[in-house]
Amino acid sequence: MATTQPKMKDVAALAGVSIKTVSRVLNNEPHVQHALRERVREAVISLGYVPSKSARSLRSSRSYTINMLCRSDISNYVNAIQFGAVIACQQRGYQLTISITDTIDGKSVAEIKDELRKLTAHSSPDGVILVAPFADNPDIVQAFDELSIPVARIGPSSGSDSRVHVGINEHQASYEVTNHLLDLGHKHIGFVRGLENQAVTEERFRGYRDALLERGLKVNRKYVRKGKFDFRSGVRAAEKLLALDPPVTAIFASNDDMAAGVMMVANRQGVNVPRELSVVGFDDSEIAENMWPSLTTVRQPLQQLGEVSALKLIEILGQSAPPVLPPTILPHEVIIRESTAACSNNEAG
Amino acid sequence: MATTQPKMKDVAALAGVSIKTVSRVLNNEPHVQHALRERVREAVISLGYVPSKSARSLRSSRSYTINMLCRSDISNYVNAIQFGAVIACQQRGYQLTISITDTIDGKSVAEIKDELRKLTAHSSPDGVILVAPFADNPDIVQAFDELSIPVARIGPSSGSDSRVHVGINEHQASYEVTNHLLDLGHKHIGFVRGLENQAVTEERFRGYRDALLERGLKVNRKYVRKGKFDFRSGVRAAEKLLALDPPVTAIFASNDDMAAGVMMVANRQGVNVPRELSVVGFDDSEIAENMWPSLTTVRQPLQQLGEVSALKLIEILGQSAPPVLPPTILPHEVIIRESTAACSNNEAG
DNA sequence: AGCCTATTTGACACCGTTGTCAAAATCAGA
DNA sequence: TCTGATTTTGACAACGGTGTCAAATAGGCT
Repeated sequence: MATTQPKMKDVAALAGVSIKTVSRVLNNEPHVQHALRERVREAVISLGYVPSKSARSLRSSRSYTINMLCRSDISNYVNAIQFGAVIACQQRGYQLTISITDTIDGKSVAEIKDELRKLTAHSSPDGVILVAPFADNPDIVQAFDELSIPVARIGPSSGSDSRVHVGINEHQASYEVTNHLLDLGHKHIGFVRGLENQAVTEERFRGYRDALLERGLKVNRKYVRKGKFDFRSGVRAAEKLLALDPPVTAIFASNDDMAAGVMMVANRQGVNVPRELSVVGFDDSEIAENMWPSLTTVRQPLQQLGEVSALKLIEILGQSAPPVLPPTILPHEVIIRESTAACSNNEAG
Repeated sequence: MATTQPKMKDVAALAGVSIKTVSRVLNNEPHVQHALRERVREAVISLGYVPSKSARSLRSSRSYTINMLCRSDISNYVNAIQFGAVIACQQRGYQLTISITDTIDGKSVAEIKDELRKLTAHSSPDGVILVAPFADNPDIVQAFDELSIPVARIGPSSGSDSRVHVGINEHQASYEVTNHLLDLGHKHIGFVRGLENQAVTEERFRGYRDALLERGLKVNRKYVRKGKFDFRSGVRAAEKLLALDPPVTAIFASNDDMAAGVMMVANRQGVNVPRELSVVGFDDSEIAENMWPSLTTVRQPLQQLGEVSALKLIEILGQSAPPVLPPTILPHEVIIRESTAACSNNEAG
């Protein structure tokens, strides 16, 4: 029962070769004859051998670990991505570790470097996955670059070019869901922006604006409210937007949490959704389907974003000089549910 | 710039001692004079030395890694716990890795052992944190025991005794929130159960039942519906409960997601919450505050549960023969929001 | 001071892999 | 068959710490 774990030495003995040959086979290195290769593989399986992670990383100075850097405000968004990343890592023999920090904003690159070094000291990751709001911070990307740790960013493209970059076409998605509202006859469409330090905020707004302009509609500044991506700011924005004259007949909140806030205000004020007010969100987080009425929104393939970013990262980690891969854009989807309907208020507008 | 990371040798040289002494200081071992200890500490700081994880684990066969085993259906519940665990690990120089599996149910202990060995092969954790539904599965606990990996369980106590066990008093919490409804004058209180393979399901039901019995009320079998802890099953349960005659005046769903489903049905059927129907949930997940009307529920200190379980686990990992610690029960809190009000239907009942 | 014991310190082997490099085996061409 | 180039294989050091054990030092007693 308490048989000690087999080592490479044991595999070598069973296959009748040197441990170096076993090592070659396990790492898919060339210069091993086919027959030997097979013999080694059989020995590995029959012993149930698993290489020692620590020995391997000690010698090769690779930890087979990827770190995901998060803020303490865990959200559905981050969790779904994390989930995908874990799956990918599990497949490839990597492990994903999570680090949490809230003390990075506004520091210099040198300070950030120092902080990151401490944070990642214990996992000493081979690569790092950044999500919002870190993915938008060029200083962080630069800091990791100076630490020569390859970075995968998830989110819209920004100035900084990380080795791996995965996202959706935020502008196009926003443009499409705005067109959905326009197609329903809405002309007075309110918009709730997200946090101003994140690139998605502007991207989504631009999609909204461009859709309006294309139909010859102007962007009414009163219809655009600031928000913080949370329920509460959705509530505040909705209170303002529903008090306008002429009233908006639709509200596009740049994420689902804020849309939930909008919906709450509508329900409380007795404004019927979707008969009197159409509401759309963005993200298709769990709450979208679980609110009443259910929310029309844009689905990002969050899990896939995490999966792809981890896979690409692992791919380049294998190379001696990690290249900068071209960005990967994954498909989004407009999910139409109960919260949108034809505009009943048929004034000429 | 590209100065290589300092090693223990460098610290030793700077402090004018042997590397073994440095090792002793870093591991808080006895038998080092105070003056030397200080000199070494200074050298460590001035060089910014961080010990190599892999070298350390190779020699000491400890990975300083804790693994959290999850199912693929990520929930707020698990995420909040994970968050707490990460914080604790970060503090203590451990790292948390996540493993995901859905293929454990219904297997034999031997098969589970094999599966777990593969899952944890890459992180080779020193300890494991189990949450629902794994925490309730004695076979899994036994499997880890046979692999001699200490386990921390989060959730209600069950037959299996893991080394660490952290939870809240589910029965008491459920009893209290039921009493809140009873105090408001409700006599016809519906109950929505959770998944039947989880211990919390019965615990929460018992709290409901005991509160009713204590007031001389019977548990009406028609008032108790099965559920699956998800929105949809809350919807189905509410549809049945609201169609009863005499109607229930309150519904206690065993978690917030199901309560959200109940609320949705009430809203759709034009049943005013809380005037005509009081609703309570359990967990105080994010959705509780973000639904309309906001939900009265029971708050579990989820983050703290994760934190405490990780800390206790790390504590016993340091010992040569990990003991079985007594269970830790953390305080819960009934959070009263807008979804509950005095029963208006003042029939004799 | 001299002896014995307890404490502090360091030399060295070792953990299980991978990198280096040389030896052995194979192959091609004369 | 022999020589030189190429491929395959293995011996051995090295990665950076910790465990073991012996040496050095300090302390207590006669």
